[in-house]
Amino acid sequence: MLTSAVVGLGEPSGEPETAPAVQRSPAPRRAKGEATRQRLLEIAQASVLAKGFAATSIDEVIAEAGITKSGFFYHFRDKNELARAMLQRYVEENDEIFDEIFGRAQELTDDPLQSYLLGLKLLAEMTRDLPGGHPGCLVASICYQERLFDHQVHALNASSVRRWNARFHGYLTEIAAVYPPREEVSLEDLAETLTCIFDGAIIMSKALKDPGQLERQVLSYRTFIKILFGR
Amino acid sequence: MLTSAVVGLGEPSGEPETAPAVQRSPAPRRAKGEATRQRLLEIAQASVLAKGFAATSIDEVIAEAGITKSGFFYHFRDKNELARAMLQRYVEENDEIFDEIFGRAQELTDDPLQSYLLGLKLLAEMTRDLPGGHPGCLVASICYQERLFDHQVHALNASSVRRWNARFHGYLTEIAAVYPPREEVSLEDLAETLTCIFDGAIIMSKALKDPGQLERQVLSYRTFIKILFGR
DNA sequence: TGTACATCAGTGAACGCGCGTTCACTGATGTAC
DNA sequence: TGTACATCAGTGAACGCGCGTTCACTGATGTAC
Repeated sequence: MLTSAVVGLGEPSGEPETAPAVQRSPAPRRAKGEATRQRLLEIAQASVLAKGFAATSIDEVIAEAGITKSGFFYHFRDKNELARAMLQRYVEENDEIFDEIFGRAQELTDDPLQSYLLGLKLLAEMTRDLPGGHPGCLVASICYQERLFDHQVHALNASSVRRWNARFHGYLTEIAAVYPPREEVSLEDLAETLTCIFDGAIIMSKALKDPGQLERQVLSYRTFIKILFGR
Repeated sequence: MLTSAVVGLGEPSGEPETAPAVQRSPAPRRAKGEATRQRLLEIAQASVLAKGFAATSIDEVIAEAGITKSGFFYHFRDKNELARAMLQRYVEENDEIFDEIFGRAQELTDDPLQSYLLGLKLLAEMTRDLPGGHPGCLVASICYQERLFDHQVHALNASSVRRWNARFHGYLTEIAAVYPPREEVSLEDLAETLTCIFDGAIIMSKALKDPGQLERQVLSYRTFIKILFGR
């Protein structure tokens, strides 16, 4: 979903061409089926973000994908497995995007504060380039339909949020070691604030049909960081 | 939903006992039907916040309310009218809560900055007293199921968010007139930041099953305001 | 105070449609010998 | 290079259940005279 906006940011991803005949871990599926599977996941995700999981019917997904219902059940044992696969795919893509953005920021400067501020700038810019605004966050969507999903999905969801928070907390710890904050704050809370603002801004951009929200709110958080640690 | 937590904050609400026989505007429904209607709305709302609108079945709601399905359709023409009534009720309750909290803060001090900071403190404390955490925000829930609702619902949703933002923007304007901000900021964005943080924190409290999020995040925003305008 | 009528707040049974899921089958592609 | 078999990536038809909605009816409460 977001990936397209970040294409070109990262280097060609040095996949190290592991020795041949050695077990390639993620099962070497044939290309055709995997492509269909991904298409199903993408179509389903767009629908879930717009209508919710319960209102996303398999009929609708397969109509758009151009296969039959039995074809769908070849790829997913049941609707719950679709949910799991969707979320898994989403959080992986998302982690990659954060890696690229903040990785790039860290390449460009050694100062932890400048690096974080730059990362936030890049993040804000990225959201601006999303055509028609951010499509929504699956993690948030799932939170508002919690009773539809099993423990596995919830665990995946929670661990994803924790990973975001831990990332930001790591940056903030480095910053605070060099720049004492102007006011006593909890770095944990401050890390979580970014996650909150990001998810909250997506909601507001949807409610007000204002795609610019996300960028402006990330920059608002950036101002907070700047005056808290700056000078 | 939230009201119980704020009981006792406001004065006895001086409803001015309008002259008798003069048209009482919100249709003087008989008590019994209105009570049932409110009960249906409350049960439905809890279900919508936990599973989404599509997965909330009328059967389930009436089972909990103890009436039959036709009884439900006596109160609501169709499921969509339930959604409208639910949202309407929610935003009205919510507006009252904000009125009480920030009204109380304004009574206690004349300084606009101190008043806003105090209001935020009260807001944070209020969220702490919610048993089992905040049940969720209907506005946010609807955003993640937009395609299920008609224009009327969306308009109501958007106007509610705008009202929140306008309220905070009003306070910030008063503050900025007295205390020039340490860094150049958009007061509109800064007002919206609170809304974002609030809705985002609800999501995170759900994802991490951590009821304390909301309080801590409101206080994080409060710190932002404090160092931006303070001293 | 009694009677007639209207409205309120529902009941009970039936409807048809769409949904997720299953099952037996099939052509295309890949692999072993 | 040809043949036999296995796996992949689906098709097509059928299922039963739950859902939202409708319709004719009903006892309790309120109101006019």
